[in-house]
Amino acid sequence: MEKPPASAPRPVPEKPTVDGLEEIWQERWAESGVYVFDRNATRDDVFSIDTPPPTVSGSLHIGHVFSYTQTDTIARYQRMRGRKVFYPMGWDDNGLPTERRVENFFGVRCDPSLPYDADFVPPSEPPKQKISISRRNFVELCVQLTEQDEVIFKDLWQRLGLSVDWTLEYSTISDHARAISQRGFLEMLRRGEVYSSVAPTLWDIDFRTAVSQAELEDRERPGAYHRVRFEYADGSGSVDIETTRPELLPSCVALVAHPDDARYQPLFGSTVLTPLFGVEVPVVAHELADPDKGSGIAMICTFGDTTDVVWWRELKLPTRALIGRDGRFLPAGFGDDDWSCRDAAAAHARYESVIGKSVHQAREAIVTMLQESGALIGDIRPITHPVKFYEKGERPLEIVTSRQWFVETLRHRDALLSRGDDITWHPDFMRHRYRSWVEGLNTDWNISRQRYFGVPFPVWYPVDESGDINFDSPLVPTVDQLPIDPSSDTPAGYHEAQRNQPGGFTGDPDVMDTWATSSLTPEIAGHWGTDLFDRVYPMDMRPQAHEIIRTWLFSTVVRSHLQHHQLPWSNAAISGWVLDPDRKKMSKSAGNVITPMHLLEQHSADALRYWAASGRPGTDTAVDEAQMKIGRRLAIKMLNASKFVLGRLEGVAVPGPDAIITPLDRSLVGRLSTLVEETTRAFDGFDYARALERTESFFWSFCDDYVELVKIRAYGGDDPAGTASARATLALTLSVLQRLFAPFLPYVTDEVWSWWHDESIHVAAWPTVREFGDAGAGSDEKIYPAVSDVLALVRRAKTEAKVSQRAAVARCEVRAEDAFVDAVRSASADLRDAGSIENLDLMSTAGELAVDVTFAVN
RNA sequence: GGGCGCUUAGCUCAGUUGGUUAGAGCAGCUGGCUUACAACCAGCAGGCCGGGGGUUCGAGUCCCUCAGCGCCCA
Repeated sequence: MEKPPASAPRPVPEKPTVDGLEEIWQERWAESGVYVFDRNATRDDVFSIDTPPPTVSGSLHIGHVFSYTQTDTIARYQRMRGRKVFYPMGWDDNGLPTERRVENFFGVRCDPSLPYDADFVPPSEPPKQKISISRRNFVELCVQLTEQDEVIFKDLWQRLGLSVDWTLEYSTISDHARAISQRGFLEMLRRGEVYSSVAPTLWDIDFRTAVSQAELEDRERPGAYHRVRFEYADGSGSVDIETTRPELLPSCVALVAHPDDARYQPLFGSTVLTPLFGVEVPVVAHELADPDKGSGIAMICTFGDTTDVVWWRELKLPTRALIGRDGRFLPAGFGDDDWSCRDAAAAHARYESVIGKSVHQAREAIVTMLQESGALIGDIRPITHPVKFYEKGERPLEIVTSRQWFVETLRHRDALLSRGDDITWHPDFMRHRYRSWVEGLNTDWNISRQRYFGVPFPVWYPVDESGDINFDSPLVPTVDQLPIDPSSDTPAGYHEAQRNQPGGFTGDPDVMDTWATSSLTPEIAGHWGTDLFDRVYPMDMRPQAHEIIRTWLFSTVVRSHLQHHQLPWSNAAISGWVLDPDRKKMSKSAGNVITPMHLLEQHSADALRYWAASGRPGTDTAVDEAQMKIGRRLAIKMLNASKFVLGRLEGVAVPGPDAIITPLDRSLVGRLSTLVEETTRAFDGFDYARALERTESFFWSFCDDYVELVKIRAYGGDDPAGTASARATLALTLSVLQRLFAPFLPYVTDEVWSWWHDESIHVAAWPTVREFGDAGAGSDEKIYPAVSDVLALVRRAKTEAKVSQRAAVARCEVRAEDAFVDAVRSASADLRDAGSIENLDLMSTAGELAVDVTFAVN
């Protein structure tokens, strides 16, 4: 409970200004440590936030201001409610975005086969031809560049006034984070929740790495249906299939149609011959075959798309992989075991010209051969269809077979759906995003990436005497050895000289998917394995954007479910997007990305925060400088209103709520109680925008009407009790409004609070109706709006008469219903003062409110 | 193809269990240097709440349907 200050306020500045507040208060907050987490707090007293660690190797984006401000308002509210707020900040730098930035910034390329060069210094200007450097040199440059970029981001966050505890700063590539990430992996390995296998893998042929289902996106691309004729193996007829990928004909393993499709039911169980290559393949049935697509019967290849993989797995079909990691065709095994062929020599002869060709070139070659052989039926039909791309890639993904580590997710689908149901989503409809993603999962989570700047898999493999690698019995370090790098560290019981030697060992060459580490942000920030973790986990809040529900949110739920058998947090607060002023999505390619610094400088942090906090939870919001100007105006208004109220209290003892006795004052306090309850409820439901909107609305009314009504009375006069009541109401209301605004406008509110308090407003108690005493209880809340209505009509009369608002009114006649008249009568002296009314006549009538104003004759 | 959201004043948006005459800010217009604030204040004007149908004494709000926009999943 906030106590009224014992002493009168100190003198307020003659000409208060919002300029310069940011430097002053940033410094004071840092000195006093107001945002530092209390490490002795127990879980019940804590409000913990799983802050999104941004990737700093990109440029600053106005979206950063938007969503992080929204989270900060919640953090500040909870802190004022007395919770010990755990609000860390991290940087998520590992992964492809940083690699690409380093390649371009320094003009280098990673070549893992090169030895480390301790003396390497990148050229001052990036050379045209990229320099190849070792993996360790490359990683060093990644660390160097991200450390520079972190400074820029940290500067933005501090300028914006985020109430982050900077002593908790972390980076997902640090030794600490790598150790946590590797421990998480090893524990999953021990429990059998990760496995490595040679499996069909989504593969980007440019980045030369595997990608996971979560990193896919469909893009509409032109394609074409090719109608291809397959002869029955027994020579009794033929069937035509349609395919958009004729180049995969040599890797065809079966034809498939829907089990209910009467056209093809007679064929199920029989075999047909692939054209050109004479490979005998079965005709099979599966529900995923779409009778309305093409001719209703399709060829299954190794692997044209993810559906091929499902068919391959569920129907136990052979593997005939022909596309290599570089996207070019490999030699085929016609005539080998499991690849039976009528005339292997002829098949090889035909295929000879395809080897080494790109997908595009191979398609042209195969189509030409099909045309010549007469197996291509009719015209090629152009279509537009969705094609799977890596979200950061430029060419369609291929599916190649390679060894990868997978986290089991499919087996836990039902449990993961149930976890999603248990999250409190803000806004609630975001739960559908999670559910539809989990329901659509069709592969386990591939966490291997054939890249460089990431957390290495903490495993080695024994190499047997014949040089074969035993992937089934990985060699693992102990937890206290972490983090390790298997490419330079040696497993227990081996010597470095045995690396890659028969009878020796070899390190896993890959790094983990970024999400495999960032899915552990609660563990990294909370220092899993120490007492701190038990004080903050499971966390209260995960703020994030909706486009990473399927990656960051989902993967965090997976890890927490497997590791801790619970949700990582109880609330997921999903922010919307920032759109450009024309309500278009911002993107680098569209060139409409807006950076925040110049806006901060022009409008102030409080102003940008006001704009950001005006965006409802989960709602896409346009960059709107007009809204920022309003925020700045609001901050200035807060300075001036505070100056006025505190000026009335200068040199006098500030009366407590017991002094609030006049009906108008009690009416205002009654409405203030409602405001406090409303904003508290809104914040408890994570609806900061509603809290702001209600508070702002009350504040403007308070300034325009209430302050004007009691101005004269507050100056003092022949009614000491009335004066004390006005002063007490002004003090109480100002105190409450300053605190209600504090989460949104941290700079200006701490400034005005400091005019009459010693402690920062950000550790002051959030207002409750208890501190009002009896002042608002049982009051007639209708008095204040009734008097305001009459005042507005008096003002209108003055405006219409084109006289000054200060002009004296000789007579004002108010006609209204009994209750209204009674309400106005209870504040008639204030109304006369505010309207400069000499004679106020109040008359009861049955009709609507009417106010007649007669001006004094000069 | 399945799902989610949005559509309210010229613009940006509120409108929380259905309840007086649908609100705010900006822009516009008119007035006012009013001892907190001219980076301000006072006032005015501006809306068949996307279309249609239904439930109800009563619908911006609930149900159905259609349209447009955006997004998610496949």
